[in-house]
Amino acid sequence: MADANILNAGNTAASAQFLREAEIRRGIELLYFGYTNMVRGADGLLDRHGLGRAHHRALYFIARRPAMPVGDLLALLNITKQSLSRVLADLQTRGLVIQAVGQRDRRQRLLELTPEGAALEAALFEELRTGMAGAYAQAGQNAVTGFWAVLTGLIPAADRPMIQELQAGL
Amino acid sequence: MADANILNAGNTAASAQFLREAEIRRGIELLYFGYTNMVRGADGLLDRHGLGRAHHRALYFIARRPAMPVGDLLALLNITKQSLSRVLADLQTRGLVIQAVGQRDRRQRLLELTPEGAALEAALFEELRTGMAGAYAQAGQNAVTGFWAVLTGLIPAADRPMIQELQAGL
DNA sequence: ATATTTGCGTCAGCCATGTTGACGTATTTC
DNA sequence: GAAATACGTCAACATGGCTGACGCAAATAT
Repeated sequence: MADANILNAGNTAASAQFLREAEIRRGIELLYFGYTNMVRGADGLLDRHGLGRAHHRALYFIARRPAMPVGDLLALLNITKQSLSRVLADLQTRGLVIQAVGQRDRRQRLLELTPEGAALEAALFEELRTGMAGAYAQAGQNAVTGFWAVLTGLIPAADRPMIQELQAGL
Repeated sequence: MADANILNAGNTAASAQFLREAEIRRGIELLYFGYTNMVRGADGLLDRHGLGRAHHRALYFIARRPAMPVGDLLALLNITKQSLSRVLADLQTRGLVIQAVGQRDRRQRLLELTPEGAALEAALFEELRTGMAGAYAQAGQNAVTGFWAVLTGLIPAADRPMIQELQAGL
């Protein structure tokens, strides 16, 4: 009896630990596959335009926050300015993005999409929208709320305001 | 009155559409930032071992499914064998991974972690576990279920069995 | 039994996108 | 007027994808 209790206690703890790890791994894997499938959704269209995923990310955020200064985009993307500059140069050469001198601070360069850039971004968004809307519909509104909650928890608290500002008022 | 109703109907539809797009964009952004923050969690440890993210992915899946044939890993990672071969060569050179000839099919090469490989994978997992466990705890079990549901919906139905098999019995 | 297909490896080269380091210039702030 | 800031640029390099071509051993089909 005592022995059985000891064994049970051990098994229960081990089992709980085991479940925890399985649940964590499940989250890691679904996050990996979910993310890669989402971004893959736009690859065909990007290819047809001779652009890559880095271009897509820049277009996306410029569409999301028009008149965003270069420094803000750098902070969002978390890459070096040298990496971003190649991408922005491509986008400007192709007439998808333009820069304006900031009024408040004339050192800033505010990024904007041209009409062509906006049209392309809309088409790229549509590719992502389809998949995401399907997943939302399948999972239900309650699941969507949980989806957001867990993902928000994965983001360092220090970065959350930046992302919330991105989503503010939209 | 009739005019007001017409306007309301229009506004309601536009508003619903607007909300839908905002919700989709929110999901896209949280998925992007959540994913990148998760993977970034292991970068320090990887750096100290002179490995990259591609090595991490391979180690992860080999740990998850010991004795996995090369072809299965290729299907999971969705990259070319040439890309994978560089990564596997590195891992074998460093004594983290070994290959065994398949018994059922002797053309297959079954991938296994060495004890050193398993130890490194465990340490890498621990880096991810911290963040994921924190997010789960903050969001709650119900949210976790929704998180899984939405992510599953993002994965093409054809790929889901492969991923479920990965998680089966664990 | 031979022909074909499959699983895997490899050589060679290219592309996209990230990095570091150094330096320049206009503008703002102290 | 000096220092800090926002941005741009040149150069070199690393990582991790890709295509194409070829080879071999083992399994499978005819």
